[in-house]
Amino acid sequence: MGYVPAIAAGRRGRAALSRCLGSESHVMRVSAKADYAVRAAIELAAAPDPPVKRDQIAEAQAIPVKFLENILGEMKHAGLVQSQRGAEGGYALARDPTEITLADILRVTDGMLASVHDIRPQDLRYEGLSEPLQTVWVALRASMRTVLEEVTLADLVAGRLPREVKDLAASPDAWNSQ
Amino acid sequence: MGYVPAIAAGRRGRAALSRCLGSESHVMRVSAKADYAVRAAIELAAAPDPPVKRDQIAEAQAIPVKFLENILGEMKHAGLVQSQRGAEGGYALARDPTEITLADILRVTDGMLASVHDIRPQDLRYEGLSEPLQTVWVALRASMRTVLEEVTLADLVAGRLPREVKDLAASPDAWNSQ
DNA sequence: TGCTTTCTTGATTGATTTAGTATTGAATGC
DNA sequence: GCATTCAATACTAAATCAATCAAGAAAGCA
Repeated sequence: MGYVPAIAAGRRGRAALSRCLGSESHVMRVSAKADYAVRAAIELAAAPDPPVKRDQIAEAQAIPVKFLENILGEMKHAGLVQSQRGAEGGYALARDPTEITLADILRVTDGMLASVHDIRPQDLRYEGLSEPLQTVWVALRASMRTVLEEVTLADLVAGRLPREVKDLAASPDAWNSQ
Repeated sequence: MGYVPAIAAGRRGRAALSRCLGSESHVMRVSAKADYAVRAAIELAAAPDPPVKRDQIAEAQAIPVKFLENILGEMKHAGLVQSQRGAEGGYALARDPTEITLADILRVTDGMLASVHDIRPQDLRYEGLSEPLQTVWVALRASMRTVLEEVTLADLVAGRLPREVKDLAASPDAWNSQ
């Protein structure tokens, strides 16, 4: 039901694989800001002798300095990072690296982890046929959390990812095209 | 290393849980366009007697008509949908609903499923400390695919989601806050 | 007290994207 | 020929992204 093998004897059913370029949204989009935030946090987690100066972080990770300044400010407000002004100043983590997950950082820079039409999955109100969609979006977010809530800064610095994450990255087509 | 319990004896380490409102990007963001596309496709999959007219779909799913027109055009170009002009015209799926997954639809409306700074996870080039991050983003995309590549239009119309998806949605905090 | 270094804050920018709307045109069936 | 329906393109207003700029405040040192 709902599917007609060839509507009106589709005699020119070409592939039309076009899909030129054009950027568009991407369902999962880690913004430059979020990526920078994570990398800056890794730098702080690995620092042998904090606090680390803004310019040091920016250089080590190739992040635009003034942009990094904004990002560190937000992370400080969120309580992930501490700062110290003055000649001996800089930034340091406010919590142990084993206690900071990627999800913690991404929630600071990107707000909520997941949204549909800017609404959180659990707040959606679908009616009729599309009702089961809500459960799908909730499950999708849950699947992301199995990665983002598990990986800590300590894991990243040690280069030792949780088994579950390694398994996912090792799954058949994980490194292929789309 | 990298973490100082209280920088300079942090005597005002308040929570500062601010984080007012402001929208921002959201790591996973299903756009209005993508959501509309999926719901329109569900409508087509469920239609007892295709083709279905654009206005019918728009009304059934409360989608702005002219916007839906664009979306259906893209889906047609991508080969997901067929159309028929004229008084008896409308749209129909071009493939069996069991052969169209959510990932298929989202790739049409949103381009690639996942990106970091607009680069596909497997094309990232991290150096030094942030090197392990690439594996994490690849794993994150893989985890999303475990949902999006499994759910078909037929599943949605039948209201019967794959076991794996139901399990994810039933996991402890799946329906909570963030 | 100055002076330098560093973080702090808020405003501003330009390019791009989102979510639509409008217009004109082409096919189909009666 | 005419109503109905899809088709293609171009436009727009608002928001967002990735940055940059400027003025200031705190800490340490001479």
